[in-house]
Amino acid sequence: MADVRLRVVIGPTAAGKSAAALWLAERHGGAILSADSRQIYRGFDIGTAKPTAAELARVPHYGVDVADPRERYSAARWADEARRWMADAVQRGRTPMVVGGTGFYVRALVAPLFDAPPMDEARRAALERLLATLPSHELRRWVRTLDPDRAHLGRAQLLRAAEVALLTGRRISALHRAPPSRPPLPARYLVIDPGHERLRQRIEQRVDAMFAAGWGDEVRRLMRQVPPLAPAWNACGYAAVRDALAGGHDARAAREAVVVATRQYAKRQRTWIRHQLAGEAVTVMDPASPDAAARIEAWWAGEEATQPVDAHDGGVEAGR
RNA sequence: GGCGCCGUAGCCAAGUGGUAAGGCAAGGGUCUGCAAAACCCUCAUUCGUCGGUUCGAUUCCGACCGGCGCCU
Repeated sequence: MADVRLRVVIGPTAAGKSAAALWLAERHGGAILSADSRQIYRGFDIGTAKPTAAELARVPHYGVDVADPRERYSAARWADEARRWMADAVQRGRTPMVVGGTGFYVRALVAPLFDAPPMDEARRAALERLLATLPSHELRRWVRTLDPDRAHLGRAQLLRAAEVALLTGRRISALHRAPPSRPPLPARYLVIDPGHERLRQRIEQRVDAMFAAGWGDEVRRLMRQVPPLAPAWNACGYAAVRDALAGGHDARAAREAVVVATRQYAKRQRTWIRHQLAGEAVTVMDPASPDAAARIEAWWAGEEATQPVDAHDGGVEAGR
């Protein structure tokens, strides 16, 4: 009997996920659901490494260009839409496959977030404005009493914890204990990761290719159309390119800043995958290995043995 | 050739006669509605080299090496 678990291709940025996914989707009638928190934004194309028009023509994609750059998106919203996209793909006779680098989005789909009690939007907006004025250490102090289990997290999570506690009277940490209304979705993962050293090289190459492809012009255009505080500008590298263009920094420094930001992002992704996917059905894959194609095939078919995720870059480099 | 300044971690950089700030980078970690985000932790037994003074020198003295500047 066929393995019906949802296929997820995941990995750090610039590792070669899309190439693997396209190859699989083409051979097996798949559809790609992009789990990427930046490719959702229209107009931010080159720097987010969106699939090209040719690639979009080869394989049906979902999740690309679905939001306005000034919209605040969320993992929960993505997961909701992803369920619809999956159904749509199936209806068209396609096998949906999730591919992307935003682990949190994937998780929100596979292991749904807690059910947030309804909140009054007007009060919520007012509270948001108030909380925004608090310095982070102050906010943390609040959360230490509002929801102590969340007080060690970053500002974004502190805001959320405070908001839920204040508006619903319930702690997120308590809400977690109730089973979410949406059922979990069994999944298995193909982790594409060429290893620390190769990944660095690939990142540099990709950044250079982005500039060569006219990224600067794209950013110049976006600067005219998208307000500077819009969420889409958070895509790593975009702010650096924008500042360089606006402030006349030299191109070399901008290129360097983008490479560094991308590298740091890739590192966070690898950490996330290493720890948050521990215990899941994971197949780790170096795209440069000679048997890559065969192993990717085997993974699709469900024949590949899984391995513990923390073994995932063993052998690729030494001294870790 | 002479004179002056400088030489502190991968990079930038503070510093004191009493046992090396900080920033960047890097590495590790957190993660339940902003996640390419937001956070947390770790990172010089040692201050160009060799001697000297001193209870004690990265800090003072000398020589040497290296860099920069000026003069001839």
